[in-house]
Order: sequence, then structure tokens, then C-alpha cells
Amino acid sequence: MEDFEEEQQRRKKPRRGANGFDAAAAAERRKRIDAERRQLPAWAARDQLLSLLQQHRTLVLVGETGSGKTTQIPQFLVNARFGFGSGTGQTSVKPRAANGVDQDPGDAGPSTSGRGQANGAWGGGGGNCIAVTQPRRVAAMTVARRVAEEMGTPLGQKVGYAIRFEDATSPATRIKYMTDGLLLREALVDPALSRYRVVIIDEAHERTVSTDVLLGLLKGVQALRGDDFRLVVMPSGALRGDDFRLVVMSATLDAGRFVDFFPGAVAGLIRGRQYPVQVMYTARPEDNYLDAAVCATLQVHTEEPPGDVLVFLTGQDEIDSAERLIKDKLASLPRSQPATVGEGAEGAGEGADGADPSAPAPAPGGPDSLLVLPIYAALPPEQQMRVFEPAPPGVRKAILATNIAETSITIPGVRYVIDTGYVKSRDYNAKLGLESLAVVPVSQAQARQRSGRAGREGPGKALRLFTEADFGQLEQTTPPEITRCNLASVVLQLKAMGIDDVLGFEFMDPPPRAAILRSLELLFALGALDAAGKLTEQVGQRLSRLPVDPMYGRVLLAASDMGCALEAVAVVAMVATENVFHTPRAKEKEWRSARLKFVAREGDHLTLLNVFRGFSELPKESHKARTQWCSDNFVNIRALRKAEDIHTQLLRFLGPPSPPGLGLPLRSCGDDPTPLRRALAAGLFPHAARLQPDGSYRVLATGRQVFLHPSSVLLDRKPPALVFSELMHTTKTYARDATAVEPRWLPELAPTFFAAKAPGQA
DNA sequence: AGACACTCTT
Repeated sequence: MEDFEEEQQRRKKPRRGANGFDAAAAAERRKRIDAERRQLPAWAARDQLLSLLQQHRTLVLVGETGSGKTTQIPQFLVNARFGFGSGTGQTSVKPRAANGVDQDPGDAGPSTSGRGQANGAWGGGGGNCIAVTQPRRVAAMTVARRVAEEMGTPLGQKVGYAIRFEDATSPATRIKYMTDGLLLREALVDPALSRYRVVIIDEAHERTVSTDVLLGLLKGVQALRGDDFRLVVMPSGALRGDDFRLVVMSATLDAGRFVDFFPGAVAGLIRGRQYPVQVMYTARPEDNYLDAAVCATLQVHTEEPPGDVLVFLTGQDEIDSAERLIKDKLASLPRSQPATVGEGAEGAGEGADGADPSAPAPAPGGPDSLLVLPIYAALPPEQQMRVFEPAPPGVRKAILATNIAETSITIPGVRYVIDTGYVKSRDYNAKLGLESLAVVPVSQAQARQRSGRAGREGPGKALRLFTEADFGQLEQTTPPEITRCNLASVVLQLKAMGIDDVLGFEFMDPPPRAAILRSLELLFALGALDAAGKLTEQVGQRLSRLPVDPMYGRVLLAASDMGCALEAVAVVAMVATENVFHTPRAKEKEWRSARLKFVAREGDHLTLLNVFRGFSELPKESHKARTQWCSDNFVNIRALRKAEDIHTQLLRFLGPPSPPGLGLPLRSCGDDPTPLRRALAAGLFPHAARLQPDGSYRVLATGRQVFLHPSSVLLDRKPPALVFSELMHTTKTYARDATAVEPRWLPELAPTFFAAKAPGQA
């Protein structure tokens, strides 16, 4: 429902009366909003925060849930005209970029004069905007909307947001909510981030890859823009000069890490407002957490007062199983029983109180009064939306969720959380170049986050399906993602920003050296780096501009040479999109037969192309036709719309000459699959593999034995050679998204690579 | 022969 929420957000129009802006209603509303604001804990800390930030270049702010930090602090800064100079336009600082290239800050920000001068608050060197980063798109949009409302300005003017595919900002924007990934992209063009006077990294404790790279960059930015830093407190209390400020906001008490990382940083704490959650543990370890979760759900249902239950499980399969188990057990419960029977039943009748006595309400704790609802990312939007609908009176919802419910979505009505204590986690083995997906115990911080989901609307209860002693043994926090992922894109971006010594880059938690080295090797093999590790103009420069994995960027460049860029763009857009197919266990026959009409004998990439083409042929304006087609074909409409957006963006980046395009020829190979297969081979050659007598494959570059993923259309065809998108180790090492290639193409398309490692030798 | 947590990109 990510995009369900996104759409809802977009559809909301500023409140207007019949004749445009209804001033009276707006004033009334703002008065109420203003009163709400003043109740927030952040409000009480306002003066102290401003004073801290005048004296320190970096503020690490621990803001607990409900403190109002995200919405209020940017407003405090703007209203206090903090750090935006006194309007004289004088500047004593000329910042230098990290790469040593002089940079005129006046050029970097979009139209900093004009309007800025008009209210007398702006001016001075550098930009005049506050960037506030969020890990998620929806958060950037919703928070921006709220803050615009609080400030009584139309969204996109003084307060705006920017996310991929969408820019709701203007030259007047002073507070810009944006995704962390987007700010990172901007740093590619402007490594000093000179258009921002203040950068606020929100939800820093989540430690997304983008957040971590930004933290490293910002440390450099600070050194650079603080070079000539002088504290000049003006009579107005404002500061002068390029007084760049950084605020790192985090929800947990790991502030010390951030303070240690940024020289001269100071930490502050704003208490939150959360309802208490009573945390309970099991007395003994559970040997089957799935069964335990099922029992616990039923126990809550039959014994606890009304309130929905949120159960954290690890994946789609497990959720399917749990759903069946719960329904089976429910069927054996007595169908009708008085509300007062059994201990703990007092209060359980509450939900049925207002019901019509002639129409028998479901018995509280009975089989009809529990509504079991799955939620995970791959679930089609219309099914996801069901968890947001309130349960009918007397009915309790049990939501079986993956990690999606940990941060990405908030489900109303939840008062009970059941935490299995496990999560499916991605890991990366740099030595083997292998990603893996495994069920692992959560961290303590994660368990707390999950429990907190019970206390959003009132006091709640959390049942942890492990012992208190086990909790003590858990890692305190989950290792940052950057230490356990493929770094090809990150390394390419750092190189493109002029950071040549990637191994020496100051990460807060450095990734394994082997992971960086492996990425350097890959980028060299792709031709993005030369032997000295410098970004190459022809390939490296271009790849860094394309918002796709470097291997796929290489596919696009090759495809434009080979006359099949149009097809390659569609394929890459589809590969970058997860959960294209909906594969419910109960309807396996149906989705298998639906899939057949898209299957291309050449492999999964061309199959995805067929799906994209099928979807593209539908009339764009007919939401109904598109939804129907997707549902008929067991294709996820959310994924296809995303692929469509990426497709459009890639065409723009590749097509018409700068800005922003690379000016490459965008031609079609029509129905001839060969050029496209060659283009795929030209970018994915590090993932080329040859068939072994036993039906497995051997990766040419590493010699590693891998298996075709069971979802591959090539599974029963087994071509002698193929290239694949990625390796994933679950029960075995699987190659996903494969396309058959001619073995002779490989040394032809990547001579250097295969000269060093002769095919078949490995 | 047998399966895939979650975000995100000028």
C-alpha cells in the first residue's frame, strides 16, 4: 500500500472554499493546529534547541516517538531565521568543494535572491533551504503536507518535498522534505550541498545505505563549509557566514555513536509521548515459533479485551501457513458462548455492546469474531488495503505481517503485538559475491520497535515469544545495511563525486574491505574505472548518472550501441521492480497458466519484457482495464506502475542530449531477441554461467556452483550458457532472472575479462 | 526440482 498511500496523499487538495481560499475556515483550522503544535514535547525544547544549534555545528537529537521533532524543528529554524544571515547579503566565507574545486555557492542554489530578499530573511553565502531527509517516500510526502498546513502555505511553496519521480518544490521552498536517496543523488552534482544551509537527517537510527553514505559525505561537507567558520551572533540572534548546520535525528538512544562521529557535536533529548506497552516473555524457549505465534494469537483473541493483534512473522510462506493454522484452530472453537464465560472474558463483550440483539453478534473470542489478514510487500494493493479497514463491531483483526509493519506502515487499532523474534534478513558475502536471505533473530532495538507498535493509540501489550534471558542475548542493534550489501552503486557514486580513495572514505561503520574491493573489481570489469581506479568518461561517468545497478547501466549503454535500447530500458525497468508476479499458494494452477502467455524461450528477461509490453498496450487512462488485466494475469499493478515510472525516467536520462539525457540512440530491435540478449550479456557477463552435466551451473567468473531459481522460465530448458541478474542463497545458491546466451559471445563482448579467466577453466 | 524481508535513486 506504499503507493496506495502515495496516491491518497497526492489526491488531497489544499482545503478551499467554493470561491477559492476559504479564509475563515482556514484560520479556524490553523488555530486548532497551532494549539496542537504547542502541546508537542518539541515545542517546550524550542529555545534550547535553537541555542544549541547556534553554538554547535552538529546537533544529534534523540527524539522519541511522538516528540514532534520531524515536523517542528525545521519550522523553528525557519521562523527564527536561523542561520540565514541578516539579509545584508554579506558573506565572509567562500566554501571549497571536497574535491578541491572552487565552487561559487551563489550559483548552486536555485534563485536564492529575488523572493528571498523580499522578506529580508535570506541572503548570505550558500543556499537558504533546509533539507530534511526521510528513508521513505511516503514519510517525505505526508510530513511535508502536514508542515505546509501548519505554516498555512500551499504545499510546494515554502514547504515542499522531493522524491524520485516527483518534485513538489519551487524556488520559494525553504523546507524541503526528501528521501535520503534523493539527497545523495543531488550530492553527485553538488558535493558541497551548497543549496542547503541546514541538513537534517531524520530516522538516522535506521541506518539505510543512503543515510550512511550521506553521514560520511556530510562529515566532509562540514569540514569544508566550516573551514572559515566564525561564530558571529547578530543582534537578531542570527548567524552570518556559511554557517552550515547538521542535525542528526534518531529515535533510539544510540546518539553517542553519532556524537563521536561528528567533531564538536552535541546531543539533545526530547521525550516522546507514547502509551505504555506491557512487555511479556515466554517462560521457556519455544521450539517452533510459528506454532507458538498461532497459539498466542488465539490466546489473545479468547482472553484479552478488544483490540487488534499484530503478529510479526518472517515471510509470505510463513504468513500463508499461519493463516491456515489459525483458521483451522478457530473452526474448533465453540461457535457461540456467553460473553462472561472464562477468565479474562470480562470486558471482552465491549465490542458487541452496541450491536442489534436480534442479529446475533459474533461471540467474543469465538470463531467468527477473528478476522485474519495477511500483509506483506508482495501482496496486491487491494488486499493490502484490507488491514486498514476497521473491523466490524465485535470482531477483532489479527494481522499477520512481515517487517513491513515495523516501520513502513502503521495499522490503526493495534493494541497487541506478538513478536516471534525472527526476521528474514539480507546478507552479503563479499568473498563469494553472494547475497543471502536467511531467517535470523531480531536485535533488541528491533524487538522494542515491534513492541512499540502496540502503543500507538492507547496502552498495549506485547508478547515476545522468547525468554527474557534470550532477549538479553540478542544484538543491541541490527548491523547497518551498508556493512552487509553489494557496494557497486555506492562505490560508483563516491567515485563520481571525486572521492577516489573509497577505501579511505569515512564511513561511520565501514563495510568489509573485501566488499569494497569486489565492487572496484566489478566496476573495472565493466569499464567504469580504469586501471588506476579513475572513473572513465565513456562508461563510468555515464553509469553514475543512471539510477540503476551498474551492471544494468552497462546493459543500457551496450543496448544503445546494438540498436535495442528501447527493449533494454523496459527490461531494466522490470528487473529493478520487485514482486512483479503474485503467486498465492491456493491458486497455483491459475497463476501458472496465466504466466504461460508471457513466457519467452530466451529466458526471464524477455518474459518480463512481454509482461511490460502487455501492460503498456492497455489504455493508460483506464484504471479499471489496467487493474483487471493485472488481476487476470496475477501481475502486481503496483510493480507495473513502478516499472512504468522507471521506464519513463530511464528514457529521459538516456535520450535527448543534456540536460539531463546522455544523447544515446534509442532504437528498437523489434521482434528479434538476439540484439537484446547480446546487450544483456554485455552488461551481465560477470554473472555468466555454463551448464554442468548434473544440471547445475558454474559461474565463469568465480567457479561457483549455482542452481537456476525454481521460478525461472529456463528451468526445464537449461541452455548451455546463460547470464543472470543476481545470486541469492536461501536453501541453495540460486541464480535469478536468467537469459540464455551463446557461449562465444562472452569473450567477444568482454575480451579482457574472459582473457584473464578463460571460459570453462574456473 | 522446488521458492523471494524491506526500503530507495538529478
